[in-house]
Amino acid sequence: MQNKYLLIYREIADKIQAGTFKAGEKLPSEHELVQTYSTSRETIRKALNQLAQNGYIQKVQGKGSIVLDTQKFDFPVSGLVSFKELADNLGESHKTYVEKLALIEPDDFLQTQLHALPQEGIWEVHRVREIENERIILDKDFFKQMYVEKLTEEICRNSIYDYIENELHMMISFAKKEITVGEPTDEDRKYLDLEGFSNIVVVKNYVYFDDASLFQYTESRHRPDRFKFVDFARRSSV
Amino acid sequence: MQNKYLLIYREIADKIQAGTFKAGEKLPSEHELVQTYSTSRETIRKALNQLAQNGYIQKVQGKGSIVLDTQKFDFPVSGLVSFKELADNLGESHKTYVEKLALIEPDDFLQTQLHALPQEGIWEVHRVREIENERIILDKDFFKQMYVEKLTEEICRNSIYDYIENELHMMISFAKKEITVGEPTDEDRKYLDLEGFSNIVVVKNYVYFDDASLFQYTESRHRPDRFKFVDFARRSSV
DNA sequence: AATTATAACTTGTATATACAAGATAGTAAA
DNA sequence: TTTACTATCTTGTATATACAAGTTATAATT
Repeated sequence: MQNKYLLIYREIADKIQAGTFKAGEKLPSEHELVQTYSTSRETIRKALNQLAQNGYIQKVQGKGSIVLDTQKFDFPVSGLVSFKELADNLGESHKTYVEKLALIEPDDFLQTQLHALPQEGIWEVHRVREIENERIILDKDFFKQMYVEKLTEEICRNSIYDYIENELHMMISFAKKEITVGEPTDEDRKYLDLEGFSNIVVVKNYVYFDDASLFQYTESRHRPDRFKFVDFARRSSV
Repeated sequence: MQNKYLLIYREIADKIQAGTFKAGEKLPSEHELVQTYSTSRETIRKALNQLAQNGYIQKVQGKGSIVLDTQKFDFPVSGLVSFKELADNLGESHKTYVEKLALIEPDDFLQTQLHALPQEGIWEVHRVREIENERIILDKDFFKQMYVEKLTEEICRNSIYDYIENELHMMISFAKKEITVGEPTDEDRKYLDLEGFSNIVVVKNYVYFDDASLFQYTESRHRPDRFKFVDFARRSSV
């Protein structure tokens, strides 16, 4: 209940998704919004810039803010969303199987990926994601133990992000994502229902904390037919 | 470009990429930057927010702005970049073959995708992208004629974006992107060096102008082994 | 009727001030 | 020594003002 501009952002975003503000129409002008929310123009502008950033509106100088068609965002994978948040959002039935949970010492590959020392403790978690009775995603997560002391199977079966943010009170902030297509490994064939697919989509994730320290490396391996990635991109202004 | 905050953004971004500001170190404080550029704090903050948005720095309240490791961005596909810009950037040898250039009337699929009328003129362009002597990308572009009156093979062989922005002076603003994996069509097999690959990466692009009008629909079909997508994502703040 | 000028909107940029809140180092008290 | 406080850094939020610049409709002129 403190951030004025985030509250306004949320309220307008909700109204757009609810259809109160329809795609193609214009939002009230900044001046009008200033009066509606009895705040300053800069605060309104902060909220509107967030909306533009996230693809809700398009601002046009001299004209106004045009509401974009957000209905097409059928699969909001863009950004940083955990599997649980995503599956909950889609309302699909899903299950998670924890296939591995171990405290290991990193090999060369992990040492470079995680900026870790040879003797440092690393949590390795393998999880299979089942959607509508098909095992279609294999998530291989590596966490530095210095950030997450203790991990249980119970935590892994739910959301590790949830645990970190709500129990450990650390803020996950940003990630670098890399999508490629490769050949399935024996591990993929063992854990996933590949059904003859000869390719696998590999999403590598480097997750950072609020203070820019690298915290997690994840490899998410998807059966190609069930993979979809949606992104909203603005052409860089410079 | 007279924009003070964009100039400051560019200058700091350049210094980060040149290594003047190194990854892990902190930028000068906002107060110091105010004095360096003899401007106001809000202007500095606008520049810093752009840097944060584009993955150059991470701001931490009470501490400062930490420079992130941008060297790892080996393939800056994130955002909205044309094939020509990308290939030039990577310094790889590349060629474009225009396989089709026609003014058509849209079928049902295109009418919905482009919000077009049945009798409306649509430019259809098929281009094959060759990198290092391998035909690995098939781009199928559809433009509304009401925006682009005339297209020539010469223009298509170079960059259509270039033509639109520099000749027609229209600003391309944002795009929605969708990445999936599918089976190759006969067309893919005909035009691309598939070398036995049984999957194809399909990138669908919806490109919008500055004024939020939908301008182009593109389907970019990639041979899976040569496909790579890199993204920088911030966890949404709300 | 067609063109031009003007006034009134709109958003964009730049500046200044005030206070809130997180981080940190040094000092004083236990 | 340890703990607690305080002063002083840092960035975050909110406000006000001024002017620039793009858009649009209306009025005035040709």
